[in-house]
Amino acid sequence: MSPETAPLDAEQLAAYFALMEVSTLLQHAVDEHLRADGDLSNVQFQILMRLSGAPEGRLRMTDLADGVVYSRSGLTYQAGLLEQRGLITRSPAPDDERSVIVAVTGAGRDLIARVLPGHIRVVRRLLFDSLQATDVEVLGAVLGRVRDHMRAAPPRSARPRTRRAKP
Amino acid sequence: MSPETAPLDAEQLAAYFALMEVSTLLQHAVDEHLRADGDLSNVQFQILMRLSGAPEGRLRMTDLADGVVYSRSGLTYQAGLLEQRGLITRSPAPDDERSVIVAVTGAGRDLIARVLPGHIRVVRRLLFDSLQATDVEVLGAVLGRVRDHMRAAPPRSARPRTRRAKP
DNA sequence: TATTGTTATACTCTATAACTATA
DNA sequence: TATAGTTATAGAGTATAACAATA
Repeated sequence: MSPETAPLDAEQLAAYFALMEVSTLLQHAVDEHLRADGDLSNVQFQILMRLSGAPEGRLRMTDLADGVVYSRSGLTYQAGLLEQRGLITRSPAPDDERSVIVAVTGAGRDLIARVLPGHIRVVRRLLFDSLQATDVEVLGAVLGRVRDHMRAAPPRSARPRTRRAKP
Repeated sequence: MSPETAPLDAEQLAAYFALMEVSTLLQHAVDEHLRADGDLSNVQFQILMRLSGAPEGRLRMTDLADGVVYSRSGLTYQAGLLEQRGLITRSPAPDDERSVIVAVTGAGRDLIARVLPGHIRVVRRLLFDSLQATDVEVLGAVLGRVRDHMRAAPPRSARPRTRRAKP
């Protein structure tokens, strides 16, 4: 058995399981709140948040897709929903006619403002109520390192260029 | 602004974002591997793993559902898929005719054995390669505390009784 | 040719409610 | 009545591939 595939030791397993369980439960609770309080999916919330934080509240579709991980078509779908509700607008980019600029509207910002307090309440109750300041620091530092490492890693083992065609 | 909804401080935000980002990327990578290597969804993998760890490889549907969070019907769906592939069996419980006992088959254990090394490789590469032993310990301890706190918390603010009907 | 984005489509998953049966 | 599980069904979300337009 190569060291790469040797079983994880007890500490590692505990950390792995705890991480997955905590994030799953937290995600679930957050999703539920966003849906109930603002009729938003998590992705939609993330899109609005990213736009809110961007200069002038605007980003290209591609930049959004890079951040939100999902496929282009998935982003188009979600953006379509947000646009229908008047929470964002889409318009062609002036400098590159292929690109589309997405912008938050006032209504979008209002919705975020309305939803954010409850969102924070959920996160605080589930994640931070059981942690001391030093725990939070350590958690952020360790997970920050992991994240940086993940992002630096090659973007997944080179996705298959094309799906093998069925002739 | 009540202290409950006061914005999260910088340390908290960093920890929260890092947690969600790390878990999302890890989950994504794991899902991809499980699908490619064993044609398993994450839920299916979890079901098989739980059964593998249970005495005699058997559990009731309800016990499985409690662990895997999802709704009863969702579990029935996933169990149906696993049963079709011969990875589990379902049979009525002898002591309580209402219950169904789910059991891993040999094929199920074989599949787990085949998939696990790659699973470990993914987790190790993404999560543990950037961490020292002490980091792992701390991470497990802190997140373990959070998990225990989450589980102790009241089961979400009383679910809405019925969906408002559209007449 | 490569990039940006949309559309069409098919599929997976999840949840709700209604239902059966057993306790 | 309450519990265990299934089924029917409907909806949300995602991905793939084909497509159009621009660089």
